Amino acid sequence: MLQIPFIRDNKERIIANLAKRNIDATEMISEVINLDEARRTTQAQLDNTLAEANSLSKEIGNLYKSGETQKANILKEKSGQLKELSKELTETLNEKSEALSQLLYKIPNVPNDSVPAGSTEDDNEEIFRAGDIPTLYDGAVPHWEIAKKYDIIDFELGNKITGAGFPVYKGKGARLQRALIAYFLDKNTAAGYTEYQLPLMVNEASGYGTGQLPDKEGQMYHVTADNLYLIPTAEVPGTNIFRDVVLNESDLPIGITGYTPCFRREAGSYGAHVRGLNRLHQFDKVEILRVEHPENSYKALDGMVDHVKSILEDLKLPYRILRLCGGDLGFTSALTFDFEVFSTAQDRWLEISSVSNFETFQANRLKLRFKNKEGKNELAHTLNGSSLALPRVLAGILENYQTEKGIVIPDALVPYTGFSIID
RNA sequence: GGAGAAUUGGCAGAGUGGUCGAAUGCGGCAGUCUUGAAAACUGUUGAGGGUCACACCUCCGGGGGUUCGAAUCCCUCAUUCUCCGCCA
Repeated sequence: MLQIPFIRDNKERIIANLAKRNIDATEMISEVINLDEARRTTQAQLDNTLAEANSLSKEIGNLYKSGETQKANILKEKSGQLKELSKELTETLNEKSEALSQLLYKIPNVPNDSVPAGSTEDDNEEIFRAGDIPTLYDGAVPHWEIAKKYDIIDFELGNKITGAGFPVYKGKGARLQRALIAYFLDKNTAAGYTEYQLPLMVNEASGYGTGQLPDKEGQMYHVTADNLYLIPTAEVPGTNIFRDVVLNESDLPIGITGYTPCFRREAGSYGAHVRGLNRLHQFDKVEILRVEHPENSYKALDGMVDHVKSILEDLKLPYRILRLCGGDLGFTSALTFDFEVFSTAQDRWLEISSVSNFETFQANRLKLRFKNKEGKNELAHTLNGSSLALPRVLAGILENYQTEKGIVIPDALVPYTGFSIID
C-alpha cells in the first residue's frame, strides 16, 4: 500500500511509472487525493465537535460537584446534540476512510525506474545468462516421463488422493526433495539467514499484511470454518512476523529463511504448459526474506540475486536472469528479478526463483517500522526471494542430468541424497 | 470442549466512573561528574491523525454498548494462564 503523503508529493512520477504496468492511474490518484482531503476535512470537524463535547463534560462534572444540577441538566441537552453530530461525522469519516483504503489496496506498487515498460513476459529484459545447455542423448524425454520411467513421482496417485496438481513423490524422488530442501536451507543459513519453521495457515490480517488480500483472494485456499488461508508462499507468515513491529535501527538488516509447502489454487491455468511439475497446487519452496534499511535495500536485492546465482552454479544448471517488465511485475513489487532454468527436454525456460524489493509497500500495510537516528519511526523495506522453488528445480535436474544410464545427481546434492544416480 | 483468572506505554507494573494518555521501576536518549568507562545524580522518553508551528482529536487486546463523562460498568470476539476433559 502506498503512503498518502508520498502520493501527494509524487503524483506525476507515480502515474508515469505505473504506466509501465499498463495502468492509467491518473483517475485513481486524483481520487485518492480528493478522498484524503475530504477525510481530513471531516476529521477536523469531528475533532472540533469532540473537543467541544469534552470540555462540556468537564463543565458538567464541575457543576455536579458544586451542586448546580439545574445548570448541568441544561448543558446535558447540548451535549446530546453534539453527540448526535459527532455520530454523523464519524459515519461520514468511516465512509471516506473505507473508500480511501479500498482504493489504496487496489493501487499496485510503483515500479522502480529501472523497470522496463511492457505488457507480457516477452518484454522482460534478460540481464544475465550462465551455464551450458547440455546436449542430451537421443532418448531424452521431459520430466513427467522420467518420473514415470524411474517411478519417482506419481501424478495419477495424487489425482486419486486429492486431485490434479498434488503429486506424490516416492522413493528416490521423495529423498531428492528432502535433499534439496536441506541443501537450500544449509546454503541460506550459511549466508547468514536465520532458519524459521512457520505456520502453513494464516489469518486474514496476515493476508492483508503482505498484500495477498484482497488482490489474490481467489488464488488462496480458504479454510472457511476458521477463516484461515493456506499460505501460497512462506513470504506471508514470514513477513508477518514483523507486522506491527517497531525495530531498532541496529536490528537491521534481518534475514530469515524457511521451508514451507505452498498452496495455490491457480484458478484459470490449464493446458500443456502446466504439465508435470510445471504448475502445481501444492509445492515445496525454500524462501529467503529480508528487512532492510531503506538506504540499503537495493544493495541487499543485488546480494540476494548473487546468492541465488551461487546456488544455481553449485547445481550446475543453465539459467538466466530477467528483469521483469511492468506488465509482469507482481502487485506488491517495485523491482523483481526472475531466475529461469533451461529445461532442455521441454526446450523452454522454467521460472524457479523470483527475487523482489517491495520497498515500503508491504511495510506500510504491516506497520513495520524502525526507530531512525532522529528517533522517529520510519517504514523499513522488505524483500524476498525463493531459494529455491523445488518442482522446477527438480524438473531441471531430471531433464538436464538425464543419461542413458539414469539421472545423475549433481555433486553438490550427493551428500544430501546419499546416492549419485537414479536408475 | 467445560470452569475460573487475566490482557495497560520497549519491558515490568499501579490504576474500578470526571483532576488519567495514565503512578512507579527497568530500559532508551541527553547532560553533570570522570583521562575514558562504570556507578551516582539531573533532565527527557508511547503511537496515530491534524497544523507552517501550536491548538485540538483518537488509542489502555479487537469490536459494540451504557453514561453528560469509560482504562475503570455491560455485551461480544480473540489471545494467555490455571484446573478439568480429550488427544497425536
